[in-house]
Amino acid sequence: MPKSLIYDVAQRAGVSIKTVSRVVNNEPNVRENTREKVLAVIKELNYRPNASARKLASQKSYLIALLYDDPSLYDNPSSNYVLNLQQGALRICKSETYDLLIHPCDYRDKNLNQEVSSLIHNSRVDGLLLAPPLSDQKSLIETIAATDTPFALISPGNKTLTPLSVFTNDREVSAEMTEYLAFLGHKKIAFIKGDPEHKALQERYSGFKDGMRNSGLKIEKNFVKNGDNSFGCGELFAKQLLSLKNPPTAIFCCNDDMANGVLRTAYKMGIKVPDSLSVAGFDDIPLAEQTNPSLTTIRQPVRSMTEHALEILMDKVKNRESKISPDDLLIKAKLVIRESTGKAPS
Amino acid sequence: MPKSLIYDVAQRAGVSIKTVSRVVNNEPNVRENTREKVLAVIKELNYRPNASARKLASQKSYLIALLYDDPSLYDNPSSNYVLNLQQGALRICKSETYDLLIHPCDYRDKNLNQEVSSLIHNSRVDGLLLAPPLSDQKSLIETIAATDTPFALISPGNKTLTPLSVFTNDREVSAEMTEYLAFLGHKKIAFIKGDPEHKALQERYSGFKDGMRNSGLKIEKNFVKNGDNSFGCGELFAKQLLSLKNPPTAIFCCNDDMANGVLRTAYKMGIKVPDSLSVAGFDDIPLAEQTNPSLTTIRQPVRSMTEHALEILMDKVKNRESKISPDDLLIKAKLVIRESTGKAPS
DNA sequence: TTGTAGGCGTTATCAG
DNA sequence: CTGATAACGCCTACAA
Repeated sequence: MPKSLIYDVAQRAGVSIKTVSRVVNNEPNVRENTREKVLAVIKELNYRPNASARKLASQKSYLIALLYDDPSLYDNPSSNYVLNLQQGALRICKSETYDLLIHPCDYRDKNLNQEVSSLIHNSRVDGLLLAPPLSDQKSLIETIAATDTPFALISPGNKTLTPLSVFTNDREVSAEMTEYLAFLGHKKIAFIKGDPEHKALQERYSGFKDGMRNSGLKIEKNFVKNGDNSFGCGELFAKQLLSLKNPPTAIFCCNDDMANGVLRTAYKMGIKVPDSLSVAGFDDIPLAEQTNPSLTTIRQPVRSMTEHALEILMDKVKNRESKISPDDLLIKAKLVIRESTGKAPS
Repeated sequence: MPKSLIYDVAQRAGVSIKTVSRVVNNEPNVRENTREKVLAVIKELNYRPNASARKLASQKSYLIALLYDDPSLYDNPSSNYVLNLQQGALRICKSETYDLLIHPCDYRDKNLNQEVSSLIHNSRVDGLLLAPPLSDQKSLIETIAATDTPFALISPGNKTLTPLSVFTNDREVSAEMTEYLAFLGHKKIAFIKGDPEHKALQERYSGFKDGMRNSGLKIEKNFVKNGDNSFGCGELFAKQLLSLKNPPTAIFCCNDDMANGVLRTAYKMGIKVPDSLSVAGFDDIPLAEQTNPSLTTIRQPVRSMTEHALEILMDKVKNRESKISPDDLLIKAKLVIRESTGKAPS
């Protein structure tokens, strides 16, 4: 069957192309009667509006770009985070009939600003969604803001960067986990920090400090390590910590990958988890319930965060009132207790 | 700075817009002299062609769709496969100045054909790349073929579906792994099959049979399980196998997720790997070197497979001679020996 | 509520 | 090799 145009529909329905256009775009000012008629013809002729023509005429691209840090650049096993981002974003895009452009990038790249800038200019995306740690890159954000393209941020460290952001309770829930470990009798608790560029991860450290204070525990300097989120550094720091004369009995890591590295080192060193060592992570990647032993961690609903963030972005893009309440913009994470934590050894 | 149009460039360079168009699109029939002049003006004015206008006029979308089975629908921890697909596809798209549309789908969905069909018609993609097990769905492929949109397949089971495919040596390398296990002294080797919809996985079973035969070993019926690729079924079948009166001393799984499930069950049952049991997987997901013990497996270069597949697809889309030799279309996997396999217990 | 005219910014045609 | 002019298919005014 030959592709039908808006003209064909208009002619067959006995109306003008503008009327067809109106029903296609769900605009008001069409009598219910004629709307139905047009709809019928559209179906009959299997008419599909030409996206390019529509974009050209309307000066929109119907494209949203999702920017995230390229997981392939790292020692990152479960690229689950990225997939969750994508799934959340795809869902909203679909319901808004937008297309999604995925754009992995290297936040350390000097040309990042320029690269994103040309993405905006070349692909003319109608909006951008930035995942951490990109959502913490001030100069990048300024670059985007300068183009006047709407954008939203997922858990940025700086809450003033844009009103279009979703946040997490990293700090509170990290304190909670710390208190849980203290409750199990642990007094010597180590902490492996995450990538300092990602501000939300710093909050986790703050939460750890809160939790220690609340539990009346002191933080030992040797017990705090500057990690980079990788499995490898979890392995490394665990080796250092567990080789200490007076080693910690619990290690709380800023993410699951590092916690998994700790598990691996403990295994190699013949240290039983959780009998002699408790390990906790953060993220609840799918792997967390498949490790030996399975991992106590914190679940963050990345997908729904992404959906909320994209929804407020779409509201902005489409210039309509947002239905999302501010409460929905603070996404709460929860403890997930599994096998890797237990009572402190006596 | 105001956006400049092709007219602005033409005027400033003292040529017609058609000449500018020719330069922009790298077409012949432009004097080197004027080409340079135009290029200079383009740079000066920071001219970027409007994608929508270009698409409308050229009747192309400059869009490639990547279809894969949605990993979120499964018990699939490392969504690494999908990310590798995406990375490979993005790289080629970038170099060809195409955009990539990712399209996760459910291959069991009855509306799949219709869904893909509307993707093709609505987004008017210039080409599609199908990953397994979608590349094995005959009716889907027929649906796509009927639209006359070029498409390529990644490791389809049926080699005649389209000349645009990349293949793997699943069978040969699986035989190799089996022979390796036999070489270690294992005689009682179990095999957990993968999703039957994915033909390449069946090849792995054929390879297992080859390997057993080549090693002069017999396959015991109880030792062959019909898995579904999930961690959970790895766990389950391991429990069954290891509870047998006369259990296998080695388990070869169709993928790493299931092998990881086996590892988990062995851990729970207190069975030492590799001392009492050898475990082998397939895929070499990043997790494979992070398990306890790390996993012997088979590495498949998914990313380069994807790149090759997309390159031949682009050749077709752009209607040009392919530079890819048929040899490059058979991608070879390799054994990766780690800790989970060892000599058979005596 | 509906229709008409004009333009969105390219690429394609075909003559020079 | 180069250029005028007509598509491309839809949307946005504005008018009726």
